[in-house]
Amino acid sequence: MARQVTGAARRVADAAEVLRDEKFNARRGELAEAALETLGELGFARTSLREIAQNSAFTHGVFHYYFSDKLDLICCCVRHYKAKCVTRYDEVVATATSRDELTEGFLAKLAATLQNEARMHRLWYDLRSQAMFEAAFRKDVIEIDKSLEAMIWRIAYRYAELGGKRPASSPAALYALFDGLFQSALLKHLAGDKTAIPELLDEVRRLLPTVC
Amino acid sequence: MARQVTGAARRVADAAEVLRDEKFNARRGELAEAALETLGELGFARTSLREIAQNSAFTHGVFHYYFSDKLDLICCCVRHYKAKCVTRYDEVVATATSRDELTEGFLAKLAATLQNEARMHRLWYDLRSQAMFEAAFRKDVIEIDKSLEAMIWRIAYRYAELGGKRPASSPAALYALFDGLFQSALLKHLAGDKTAIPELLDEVRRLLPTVC
DNA sequence: CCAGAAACTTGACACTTGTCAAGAACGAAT
DNA sequence: ATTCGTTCTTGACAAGTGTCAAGTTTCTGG
Repeated sequence: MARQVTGAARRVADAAEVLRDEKFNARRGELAEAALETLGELGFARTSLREIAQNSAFTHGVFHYYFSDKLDLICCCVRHYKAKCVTRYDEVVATATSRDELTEGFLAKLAATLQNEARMHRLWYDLRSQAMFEAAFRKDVIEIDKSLEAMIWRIAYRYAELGGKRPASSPAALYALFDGLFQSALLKHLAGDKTAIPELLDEVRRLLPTVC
Repeated sequence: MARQVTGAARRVADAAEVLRDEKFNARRGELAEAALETLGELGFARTSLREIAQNSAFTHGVFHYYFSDKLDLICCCVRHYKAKCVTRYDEVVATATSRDELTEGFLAKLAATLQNEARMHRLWYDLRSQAMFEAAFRKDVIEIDKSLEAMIWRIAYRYAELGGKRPASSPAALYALFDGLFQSALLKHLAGDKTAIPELLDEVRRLLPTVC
């Protein structure tokens, strides 16, 4: 009997702990979200914890309550960013019923992303570069890169499928191509080049039929 | 006569000034070179002027004598980097007499670059990302990007030419493709992935005939 | 209601940062 | 040899950094 009570008490305690953990992680998520704002604005090199705190509803101490140090916070930010990013085009892929439809849906999302989420994407490129210096970032960054490659592959594969074909290149080459084009367009766009977005769209429109 | 003397004196003074300027710029170059060492080691975010000075034969004050501020120094570094980088494959392009020769020469240089100059190249990616945040870098970075695109185009054009063809893609797309592949391989290589270099070579070897 | 744990704030610490100014060392022209 | 401008060193400054510990508030189980 004592054992049963102990078992029940243990279960209750465990449940409570799980609940606390969830709350803890939820808060970590909120803090990461807030941090991403400032990181996207200033970049990794210029972002301090106090600046993050000031641009948020939190005080700088909280961040040390929830994260062991600055790297821990930024790793969490990277992971948080990933979740948002990796499924961006999935709806287009799922609903498009023709090559044209897929093309236009993809291009529209591409343009909207470049237009509205430039800050978050320059941060991604920043952090990916940081990973070349800071080993702590590498695991997460490489994993995100893989996810993005898979995302591009899903688009290309579906595009090819709708034309009764198979993609003509490897996932790695396709991702390199689109990522490279996007990165270059982003830089030009941020530099105030109004032609950056339409030129990217043209290029992608021309490219899609040749690679898939 | 007074005019002639004045003219001569002016010429002498001008020559002296040119000389001083050259000496000044030479020193700037040396300092930029030294700074590149530390920047390549630590990345933009973690590099301070004192650190640069400590890893060089100079004291930290000199840098403020030759550069108006930190950004000025790093801009100079970027320009200095460019000069080295942009002609890397030109000899191969100039001497290759067949597609195979060009391919092998290109791949060999590619592998050597990835192996021996990883630090300088991660710095390039770092600074290109910084340009997305810091307007002061943009002009130089975009210009280097253009030069690199042209460099890739020269290779592709020659490769096509040796096969009696024309490149099948735009310069922008070709550069995006190779740059993206290189960037990804660099990250994997730095993460200790021994397969990164051979896989890049395989991919490029496969790709060249399809894009040119 | 109350004790104790969790969540958060505040202020301080040791240290690093970019910048600058005062002056020392050096070189060249007189 | 002296003077003057260039080049470089040194030390200081204020501002900003990550980190942490002590204290306050808030929540919660008994």
